[in-house]
Amino acid sequence: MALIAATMVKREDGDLGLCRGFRLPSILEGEGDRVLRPPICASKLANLEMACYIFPVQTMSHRKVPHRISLLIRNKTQSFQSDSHAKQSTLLIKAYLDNGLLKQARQLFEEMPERDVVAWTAMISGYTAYNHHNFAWMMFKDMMRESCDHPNAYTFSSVLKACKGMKSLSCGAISHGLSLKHGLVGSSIYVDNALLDMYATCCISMKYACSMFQEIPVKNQVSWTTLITGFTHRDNGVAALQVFQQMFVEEAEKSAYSFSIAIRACAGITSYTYGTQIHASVVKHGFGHNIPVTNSLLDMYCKCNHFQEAENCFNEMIQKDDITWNALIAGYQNSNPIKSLQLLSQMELHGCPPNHFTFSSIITACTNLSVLTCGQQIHGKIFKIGFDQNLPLANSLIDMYAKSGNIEDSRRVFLELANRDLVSWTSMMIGFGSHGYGNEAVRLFNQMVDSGIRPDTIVFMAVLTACSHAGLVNEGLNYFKLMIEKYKIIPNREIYACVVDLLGRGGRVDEAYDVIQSMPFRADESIWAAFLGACSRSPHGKPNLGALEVLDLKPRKTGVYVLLANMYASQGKWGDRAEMRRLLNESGNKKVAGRSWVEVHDRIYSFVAGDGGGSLEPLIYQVLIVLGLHMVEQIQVSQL
DNA sequence: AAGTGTTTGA
Repeated sequence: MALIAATMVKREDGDLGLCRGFRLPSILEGEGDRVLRPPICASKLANLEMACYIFPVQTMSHRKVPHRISLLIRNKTQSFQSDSHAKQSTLLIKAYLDNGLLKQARQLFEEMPERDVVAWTAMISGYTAYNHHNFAWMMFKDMMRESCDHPNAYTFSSVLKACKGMKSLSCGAISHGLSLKHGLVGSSIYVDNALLDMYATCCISMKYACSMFQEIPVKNQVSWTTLITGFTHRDNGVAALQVFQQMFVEEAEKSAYSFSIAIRACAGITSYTYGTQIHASVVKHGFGHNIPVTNSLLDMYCKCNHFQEAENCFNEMIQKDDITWNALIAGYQNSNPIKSLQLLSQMELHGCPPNHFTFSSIITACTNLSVLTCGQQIHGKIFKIGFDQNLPLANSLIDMYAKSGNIEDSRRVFLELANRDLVSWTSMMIGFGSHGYGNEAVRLFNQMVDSGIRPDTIVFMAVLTACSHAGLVNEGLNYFKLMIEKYKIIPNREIYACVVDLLGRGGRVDEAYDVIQSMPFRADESIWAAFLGACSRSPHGKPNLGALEVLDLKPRKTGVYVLLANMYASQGKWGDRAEMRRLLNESGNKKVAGRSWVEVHDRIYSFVAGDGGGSLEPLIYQVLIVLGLHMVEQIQVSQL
């Protein structure tokens, strides 16, 4: 294949220009623009002085649609002529892949008369780099079928990364077998580490990962970090820290990576004690100004509720990145949502653009703040930046609007979503449920199943709660059955609590009691609280069931005593009521009074039952009277 | 000719 090369130079404006030789035929110009302009960014060009176009002569015809324009970025020190044709093509493939041009890379690859391991491996790792793990695996399968060339350590480390990406243990095990066959296990640390990582990611337990780790003849920093990461991501912080400790015992060299993940493990188990110890070690090892390390320290202090130390970390950091800001914003989202909002504006003032992580925390902060106008402003901002189709964000907006009492806007966000995931549906169902729209929630559940999404435990909790609040007892029971029989989901405590609540509120107290007795585990105080709560709210009586059982548990929830006290009071059993009050005082806990609040103009008015809401009191009672009149009217209309 | 592992949310 004859090739024509034209030399390209970097123009003053940073773009590429045609230097000498010939103009591109007009038919190629469009293609040239498309292929060349987007992938070449100024940073890529900074250390490249020269680039070459190569394209087959036959495509020079003006009439024929060009087959391809290939872009070759070369370092000027490299000699162009000395490379073989296969090497040139592989280089081109690399250049395409580096610039995200997967289709062009694939086409060039398909057209290569002979493909060597390097070309195959480049394709596999290219697909993996862009998260097309399935394509990477298909490439590998094709390679094993077609190629007489042997896969090497590079190939297997890429393939195993694809298996990790697919979370496929079977593919991983096949790759393990093949890499053993090619003698690469125990001889290449890259393959060994990739295998370790694959088993740590794809298996339910860490058993295989641990034995893989044992078999690595000479472990390096990566091996240790990968093992610790496996435990940490599995929420086994204790085991992760044991491995980290073992690194000290064996005097293995520590890296910033191993410190970051170990600190994350501390955060996961909220161990301030280990966290501070590791902090000291971080400083000793000279990682005190490493950004990921200090970011995870900052996060750890937040998760351990040591905000002063988190602030210290933050202030002492010489360099901050978006994660630094996000970690602190996320840290304050529950305990001090106003602080989160203040940090957001500071973040922007420092020229650090917020991303979807930031907004996710900020929406939670707004939800906690229950100030609808704040949430609306943030929503506007999200829309302006174009994050409104970001699923996690949209899902938290659905939740925020619902919790702020604005179910219409909650629904609007839901409807405007082009794609919905399980969380979107669940959030919407919970929103409908809490607003008393049980039928809407049920309808949504059916729509969700029709759209091909498989419900999980939390979805069923949402449906059961919605049914319970809307008095749809039989529907709820049907869903409980559906969950067990069709979806083979084993009900947990929360689900049983929902069913008990459903039956109790519906006045079917005996059935609720039977459910509690037939549960595969002993009822805890939460289940009894659900039972007593539901029964006391129902006018159907018989609430004495379960009272003695729950007292046996010596519950720590103050609500349980309050429920029982109110129950006895309603029956005129004043002696028993006094006993409950005594137990409540004895427990030393105080029941926190439920608070209501309302946003009027730019002020929040908060009040508990009986205190009247301060300056708003006359207004609240006026609204209440009007609402009462509306209700009476509605009842009269429905009785007509 | 080509490399591995870390930090922020739900």
